[in-house]
Amino acid sequence: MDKLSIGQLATAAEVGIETIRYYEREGLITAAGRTAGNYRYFDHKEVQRLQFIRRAQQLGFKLAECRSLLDLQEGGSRAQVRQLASRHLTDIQARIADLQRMQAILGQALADCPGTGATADCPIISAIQAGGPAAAKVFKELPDHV
Amino acid sequence: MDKLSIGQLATAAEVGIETIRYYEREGLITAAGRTAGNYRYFDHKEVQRLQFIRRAQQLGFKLAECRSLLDLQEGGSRAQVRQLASRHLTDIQARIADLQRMQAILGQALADCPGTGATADCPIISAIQAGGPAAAKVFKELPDHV
DNA sequence: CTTGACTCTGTAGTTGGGTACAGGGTTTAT
DNA sequence: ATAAACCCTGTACCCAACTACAGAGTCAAG
Repeated sequence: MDKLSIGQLATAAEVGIETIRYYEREGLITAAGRTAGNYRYFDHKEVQRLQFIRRAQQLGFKLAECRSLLDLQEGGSRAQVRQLASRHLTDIQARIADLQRMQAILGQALADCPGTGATADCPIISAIQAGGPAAAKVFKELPDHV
Repeated sequence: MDKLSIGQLATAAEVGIETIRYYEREGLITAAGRTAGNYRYFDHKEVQRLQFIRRAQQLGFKLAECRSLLDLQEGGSRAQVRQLASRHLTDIQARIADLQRMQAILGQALADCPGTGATADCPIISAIQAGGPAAAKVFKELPDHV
C-alpha cells in the first residue's frame, strides 16, 4: 500500500495516534479515505503536514493558527501569511514585555532580600503588597493575557 | 457589623463573589464564620489578602504559589520566600528566552518576506518548514512549557 | 408582609491541546 | 483457527482559574 495507516503515520511523524484523530476532528489533517473495515488511510504528504504543525507550534502558533497557515499555504497570498505572522509576533512581543516587567520586579526584590530572618518586612513580600519598595519602581497594571 | 458579607468583600477587593468562594475552596482565604442563616462573614483583613493574591498573580505566581506565599507571610522564613521567588524568576527567564527565540525566527522571516505574491516559497512558510532559511539561523528544540 | 436583593450548595461549562480508556471490530502472522 | 496487534467510536479526563447557572433559603426596606 502506498498509503499509511494511522499508526504508520503516527510513527513517521512522531506524534500520538490520538493526536492524529484529534487533528482530524479539528480539521487540520484529512484522511485520504477508509478501508472496507473502516480504517483510515493517509497520503505520505500528511507526514509533512504534521511536521509543519509541530514546527508552527514551536513558534507559538495555536492549532487554529496552524490550520490557517496550512490553508494559506495551499491557496493564499503572502499578505495573508504576513498578517497572521505579524499579529503573532506582536503578541509574542507583548508577552515578552510583561514577563520582563515581572522579571524586573522580582529580580529587584530578590536583590533587596538578605535571605535570612523572618518574613516580616521581607522585601519580596513587600514587593507583592501595594506600594512595596521594589514594586514602586516598576509596578503597573497588567493586560489580560498575563 | 464590623465584618463583611461576601458581597461586600467582593466589592471592596474588586473580585467576583464566585472567585471568593473558589478561593475559599482552594484554601486561600477563610471566612471568619457563618451567620445563623449560613451566610459567610469575613474580617476586613481579607481585603488585603485578596489584593495580595491579585498582585502576586500579576507577578505570574500561580494560585498554589500565592497560597504558599500567604502561608509563609504568617510564619515562614525569608529563605523559604526567597526560594519560591527565585524558582519563579528562573521560570520567567526561561519563558522569556523561549519567546525571544520565537521572536527572532518570526522577525527574521517577516524581514525576508516581500509581502506580495503567492505563498509558494514564502519565507514565513519556509521558516516553519524544516530547514527553512530563517529557521536555520536559530532553530532549536523547545522545552515542554512553551 | 411582601418584594427584591442577597446568599447558599452543587454541578457544569470555559479554553487549548491533547490523553486515556471502554467496549467493540479488523487484520495479520503463524 | 486463533492469538496478537491494530484500529474504530464515543466519552471522559487532565491542567488553571475561574464563571455560570439552578434551585433553594435569608434578610432588609417599606
